[in-house]
Amino acid sequence: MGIIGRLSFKDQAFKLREQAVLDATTRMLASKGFDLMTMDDVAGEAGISKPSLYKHFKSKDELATEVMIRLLDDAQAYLAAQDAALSPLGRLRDLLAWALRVRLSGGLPFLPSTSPQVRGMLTRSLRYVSRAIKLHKTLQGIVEQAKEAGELRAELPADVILYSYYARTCDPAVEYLRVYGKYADEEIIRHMLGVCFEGMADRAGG
Amino acid sequence: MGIIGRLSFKDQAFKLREQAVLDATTRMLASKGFDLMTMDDVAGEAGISKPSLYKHFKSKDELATEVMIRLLDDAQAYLAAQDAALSPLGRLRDLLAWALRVRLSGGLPFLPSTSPQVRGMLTRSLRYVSRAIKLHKTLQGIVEQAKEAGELRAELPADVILYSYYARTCDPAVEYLRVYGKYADEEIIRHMLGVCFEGMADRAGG
DNA sequence: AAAAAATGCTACTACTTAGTAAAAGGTGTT
DNA sequence: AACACCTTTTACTAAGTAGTAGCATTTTTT
Repeated sequence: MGIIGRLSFKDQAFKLREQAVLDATTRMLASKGFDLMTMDDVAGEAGISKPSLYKHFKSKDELATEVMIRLLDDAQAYLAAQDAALSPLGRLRDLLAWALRVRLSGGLPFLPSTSPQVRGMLTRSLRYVSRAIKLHKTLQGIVEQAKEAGELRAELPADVILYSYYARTCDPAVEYLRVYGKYADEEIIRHMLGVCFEGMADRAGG
Repeated sequence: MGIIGRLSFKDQAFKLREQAVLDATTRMLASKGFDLMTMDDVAGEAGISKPSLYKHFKSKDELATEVMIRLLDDAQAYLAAQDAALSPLGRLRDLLAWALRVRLSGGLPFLPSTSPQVRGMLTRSLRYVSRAIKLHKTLQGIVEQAKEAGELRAELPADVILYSYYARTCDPAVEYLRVYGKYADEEIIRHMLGVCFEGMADRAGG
């Protein structure tokens, strides 16, 4: 049992370091973005050396992809653990609030649609794409339920709703409101949800 | 008049080439983004050589900044030429439709909030920032008018409306709807305006 | 037609950064 | 106490790109 015990201990330490690397990468991606983030940055932030970093992830692309995959897994887990009493629209609101809270606490936005190279990198990863599709189908189902329940505007096609919904998770208005608007995080979330679902126009006017 | 005529003619040709360079840069920025765009790309797309390119703009940053400045000037000009019969909300809708139309026809989004380095580059340019502030104040005035006219939801602060409005001009949902949704450009614009101002939620439900 | 001016081209420098090799140093195991 | 393994450090290679110098060429002007 000596060999097995030793290996398992080593593996545990290895996994722990890997999580630290993913956390460090998340912070660096959130602050500098993919292009300005160097592997030396990540290694330094994680407290290990660059060659050690390459023991875990064999390229910068793979590292960033793994970070995004973990994010998708977190989202899927959050959806699975949602309060069963929520209405379909309630679930959508709740998930968006969670995504914005993640971003406001230093995490990443879901859609890294920002840079063409990042998007290309992700779409080349089968593991990422399959998870994205799975999440997309889950949300598609919820949107359909919400429309049937009369909670979402019937005249809007489901894909218009879904893509606009995704876009809200990476909406730059969040950063502007925090930097220039001086709102507290929860106020920002409340306003973002309000604008997203209720719109800007007054119900009487317009 | 020989010398003056010659110089003025040269200047005209110079200006024409400069506009061609700006157009080429706009296309390259829209397709590849700032980081993946090389100066060789721009020179080739504009049909001139790289050293000639540097006769016009002394760095990549300056070139990209000038492109963004021209975009802001276009927006300001569009606002100034708007139909005087439009209501405040009508002006906001009309301007957003114009911005989305520009993007869909191969132009740039207004907010290059995507990459931290691009944002830093722009905020370091006094000429860019002063134009952005001027446009911001103009739109602030229109938003105030719309709120007073009861066209915008009174409970939303003006800055929440404004920053969300800006974010719609660079909303990635546009690209997704074009690529995956297979909508015609004007349908995309109509849906984006609908979601932005009326929201997703049904007025009766929710 | 000849001269002058600008442009284009080729080749170069300087710099950054992804990714790697090899030796030095710990840390726990036996 | 000696050993085996992993990590770190240092230094390097390779590749890409912003920006420039100098020569060849074309066009424009006279």
